[in-house]
Amino acid sequence: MNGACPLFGPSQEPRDCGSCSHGNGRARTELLPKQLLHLEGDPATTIYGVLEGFLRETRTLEDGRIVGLRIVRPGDLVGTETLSRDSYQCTVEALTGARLCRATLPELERNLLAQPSEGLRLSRAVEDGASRLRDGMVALGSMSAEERVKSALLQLIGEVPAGTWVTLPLTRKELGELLGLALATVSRTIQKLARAGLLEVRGRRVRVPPTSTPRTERLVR
Amino acid sequence: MNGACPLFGPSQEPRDCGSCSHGNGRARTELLPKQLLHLEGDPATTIYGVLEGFLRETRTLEDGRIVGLRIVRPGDLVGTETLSRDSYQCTVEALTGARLCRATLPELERNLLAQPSEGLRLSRAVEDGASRLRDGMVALGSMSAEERVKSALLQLIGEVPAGTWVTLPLTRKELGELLGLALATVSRTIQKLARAGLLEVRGRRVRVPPTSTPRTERLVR
DNA sequence: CGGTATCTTGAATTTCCTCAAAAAGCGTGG
DNA sequence: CCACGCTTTTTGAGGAAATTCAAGATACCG
Repeated sequence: MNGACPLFGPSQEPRDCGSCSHGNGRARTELLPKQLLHLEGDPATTIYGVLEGFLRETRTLEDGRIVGLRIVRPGDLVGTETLSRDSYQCTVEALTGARLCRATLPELERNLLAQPSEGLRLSRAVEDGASRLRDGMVALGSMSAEERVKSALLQLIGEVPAGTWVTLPLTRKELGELLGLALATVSRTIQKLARAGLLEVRGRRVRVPPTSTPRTERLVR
Repeated sequence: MNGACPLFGPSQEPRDCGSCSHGNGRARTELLPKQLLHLEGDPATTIYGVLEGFLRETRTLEDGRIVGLRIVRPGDLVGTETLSRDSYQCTVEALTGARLCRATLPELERNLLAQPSEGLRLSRAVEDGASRLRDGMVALGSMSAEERVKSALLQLIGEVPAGTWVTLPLTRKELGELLGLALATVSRTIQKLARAGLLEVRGRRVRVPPTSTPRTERLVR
């Protein structure tokens, strides 16, 4: 989960990212849980690659409604608005502690000239972000509350073997913002999945039951 | 609306895109209305830039539900999945007649080595696509049917002066897929906007009333 | 002009939301 | 370790919004 800088490519500790234009020290940013990386509207100066931790990207409407766009995970880029606009379009906030590498536009340009053969890397990483957004749109545009919650939880639980407790990095409210659902609906739906035997829930901790024999009963409210 | 190749940058007719590696002829694709560019799952070989016309990007769920991801307009890129996966993630279909320029991955790489100073152009264009997706997510995630329809229509009507009739390139069904709404809801909502005086509607033709004094009456069902 | 696809509209129903209160979880300081 | 306060979560009841189903109207194409 380390050593690969999403901005400049894989590299060995401790000397690398020489192209980050910071001598042999790298340009890094560390965040504590709940810390903001930037707000929408801030001048867009820096693009970041996530080395460790989880963040989330949101947008806020005039009336205060918050929309979650995606969960940002290790390997992902944030702040890519820097490439084509002068202020950030969305807000990025750490959900857990996080370590990021970073670069400004001039640094990226310099790196590009130094290693043109790596030139598609950045485009590829930006495309990966777009791909995740497409997945989110599919969920929002065509899935029921239950389907959305189920797929989001599965993503968040990830690769962990069944039976392992996982602490979700999101509150129900944040999940709701991400899934386009009200807090109460998220909670209810999670309970419904739990009653159906697909999931065990203890507040923010969650797991797939070890002997995962989903009850055959039909899901009911 | 022409002469600017979203893939390789602005250029003068008729000799340009020399970097398209097709001598001085350019690599172009022309589409008729309703014609498919590619289906999700097809091997991803080619990335396209739209020169003229409108297309739409969709995804289909196993059960046949279709989700509209975005309307693709001149200046936009499609098929960017080519950069980071080996099959297309979404389906692209022409809504109107369309002209595209195109390039394969090796062509992009060749171009990059030839003109490293242009290297951020592609990343920027991919980011523009992501930015549009974020706008779509905000609509799906937090807006009511009325808000979604209103903002979509305004986008589709675009820069045209008030009073000009515009033919929407989408059916109600397609609009619904794009906005995460049922066909009937789209139709009803459009009629509601019309009754409120915000819009005149004649089937697929639409305009902002010439003396656009929106009726002061409250919008009612 | 006829045939087909698209659009409009109604009625009944489902899904999800809002409001609100109670329960549970969590951290802190005594 | 427990009590306290605070945040988060659960749950209920009622209501609003959007869906489904279906019929009829309109527009479009050859």
